[in-house]
Amino acid sequence: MSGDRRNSTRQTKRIGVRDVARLAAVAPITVSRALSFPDSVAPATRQRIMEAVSSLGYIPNRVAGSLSSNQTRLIGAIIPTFQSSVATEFTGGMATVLRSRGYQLLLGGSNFSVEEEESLILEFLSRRADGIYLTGTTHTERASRMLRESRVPVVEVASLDGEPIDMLVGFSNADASFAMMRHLAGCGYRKVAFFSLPTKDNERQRGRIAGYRRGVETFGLDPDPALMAEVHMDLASATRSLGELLERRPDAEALFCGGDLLAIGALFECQRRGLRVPEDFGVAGFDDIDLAGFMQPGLTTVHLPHQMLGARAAELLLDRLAGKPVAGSVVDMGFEIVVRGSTRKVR
Amino acid sequence: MSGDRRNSTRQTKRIGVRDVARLAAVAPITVSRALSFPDSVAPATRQRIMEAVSSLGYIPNRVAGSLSSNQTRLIGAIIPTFQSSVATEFTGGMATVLRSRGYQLLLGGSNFSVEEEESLILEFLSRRADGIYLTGTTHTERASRMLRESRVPVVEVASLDGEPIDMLVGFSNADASFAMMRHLAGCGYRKVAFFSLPTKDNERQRGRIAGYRRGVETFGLDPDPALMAEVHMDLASATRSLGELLERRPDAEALFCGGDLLAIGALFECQRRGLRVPEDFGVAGFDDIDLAGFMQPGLTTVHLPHQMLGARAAELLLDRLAGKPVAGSVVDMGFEIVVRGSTRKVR
DNA sequence: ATGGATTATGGTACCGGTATCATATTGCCG
DNA sequence: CGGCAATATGATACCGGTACCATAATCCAT
Repeated sequence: MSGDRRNSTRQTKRIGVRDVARLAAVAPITVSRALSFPDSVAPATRQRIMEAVSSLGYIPNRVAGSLSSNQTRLIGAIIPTFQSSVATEFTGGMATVLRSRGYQLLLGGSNFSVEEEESLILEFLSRRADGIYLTGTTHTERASRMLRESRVPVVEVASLDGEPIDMLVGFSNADASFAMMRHLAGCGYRKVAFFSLPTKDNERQRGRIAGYRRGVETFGLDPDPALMAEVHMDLASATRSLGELLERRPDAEALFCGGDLLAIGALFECQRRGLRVPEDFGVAGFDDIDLAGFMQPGLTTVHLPHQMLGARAAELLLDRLAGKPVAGSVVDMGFEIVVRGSTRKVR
Repeated sequence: MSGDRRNSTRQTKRIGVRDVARLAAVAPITVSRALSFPDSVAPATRQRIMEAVSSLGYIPNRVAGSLSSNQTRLIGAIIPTFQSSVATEFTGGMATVLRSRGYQLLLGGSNFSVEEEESLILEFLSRRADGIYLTGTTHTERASRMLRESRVPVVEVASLDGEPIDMLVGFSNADASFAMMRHLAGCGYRKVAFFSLPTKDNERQRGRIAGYRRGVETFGLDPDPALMAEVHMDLASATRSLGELLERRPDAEALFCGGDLLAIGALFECQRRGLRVPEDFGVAGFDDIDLAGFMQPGLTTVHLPHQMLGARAAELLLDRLAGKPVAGSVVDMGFEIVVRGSTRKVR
């Protein structure tokens, strides 16, 4: 009556530390140590344990380990969408760094909704993720509070000017956008339109708009609000919106987009309409996705180090977890205006 | 000496079920039930518990819950790369379904290496993921064995003709590729080149090559191996490889690519070289990524329901977990040849 | 009214590791 | 060669939920 098992949910009892310990003739804790901190166990013992491990096919149960050690080695990340190469490149950057340090990635998509984000955050906190990565600084009240109270390290990838919960990695969207406007103005374009992505709960897009407005004002460009539009992030919406813009303002001279995908859609639409780029019409984007450099003509855009942003965010998180208590760090990763064929040469 | 805490790793003791139970004047197990199966608790009790939960800001510890209940509600997914919109769309599809059913996604990238895949699998098994999603049917010996022995539900998204570990969702790469060859032959192209992605440990690409070869043979096309090349999955490699191809075989009439990105790179390169598509040179891709339909001319390609593939895979996994014991299911999601402007009109 | 089924709740042990502290062993130095 | 520090290993309890079975309360049909 001691060897019977009454596992209903469970299949035939799994191999555990105790089994390995018995076979290697050591205490369970020693097995645990041999696997987690090999150096803390004598070489001979370690080898005996390793042999037992492989001969039994022992797969440690990290769930139990996490409960006991109070660390999961899990990082929860929330991206707005899986459709954007920008978001997934961030994620790839993070995943690489995390894995190299023995962490795993718990990933969720918020669909650009702060409410969905909140529920994902709650989920991640429930799973006791060791750190959390968020896109942007806009969150629900409750989400921010829960994060702060949980004392979990958080990195946000966003504009520098937001109010970070904890750490923040990013660049100034407004400055980048303004820099692009300087370029466009320098090209001689006076009637510059702007397509932003949906701005709801998205302070990054709002920053880009602010930069555009500042540019319009600073360089004395056409301030007509009819030159602006909010466009969904897909090629079809972009081409459609360009059509509408050209109906409202057939005299528009250039278009700056708050995302490369929009700019690329616009570029295709220009080709279709026989609009010559950059002579008749200039186009500029934001993000510098792979494709931007391959378009014909190449897309002038704001270059951002996507993968590195993700990697840096992961490093911040892990450094913090490793005990380096850097409170409230803000890291500026900068940006770069990349001029290609879609805007006129500046003389 | 009973109320003192000696938590070193831990911060000031977290709220637990016991705290909530005390406040609601019930047993801990009742709190657990109220949260997991609300209907199994009397309404009045449930409400008292819910009030206690929110007044204490209780966040259940799923790590403990997982250990105890032996289910993590975690699905581990391995994609070859974060750079491919195909892979990330799969993932998005999965993530959506998983979340709607209360599961979370543990994501890793294998960099197209079965060895990295193996280590990721081990990691996921260690974390006791309830199910595992893999890309392809090519894995290391050890990985396959561990998966089988673990008795964890596994879905592979791959060619139908592979040998699945458990469940499989996909379509026949060879048939799809052959169907495209029929189209190309029908267009009158006789010297059709083929660019595949790296074939190492990738039976999907090999299936596509097989379909190409079968097409060449069946339709009596030029079988010169110089028409074939293996190309890395990025635009730069694609354009470079097209240049090399045209040096080897300046008389090539069309190019079929084992991935849209390659085809798009080729399309750009054709524009650059002034090659008229589809008159002088036909181009066809595989996957039908968003961009394909927007190119000028539009890219003829094999359409696949990426998101749905991911969603279907997730559903299979969850259905299995929900107790529907469908052994060794194989789901054919089909494909579709989408003819656009990059290949000649068939008369 | 009464027995048996049904529903609501609780006691207890246990999931499988690891933190913590204790003990045994070895090494080194004067 | 004794004594103390450093190193290697172990005993025990506990992490925070939930499975399992028991018990109490409620209900209904006869």
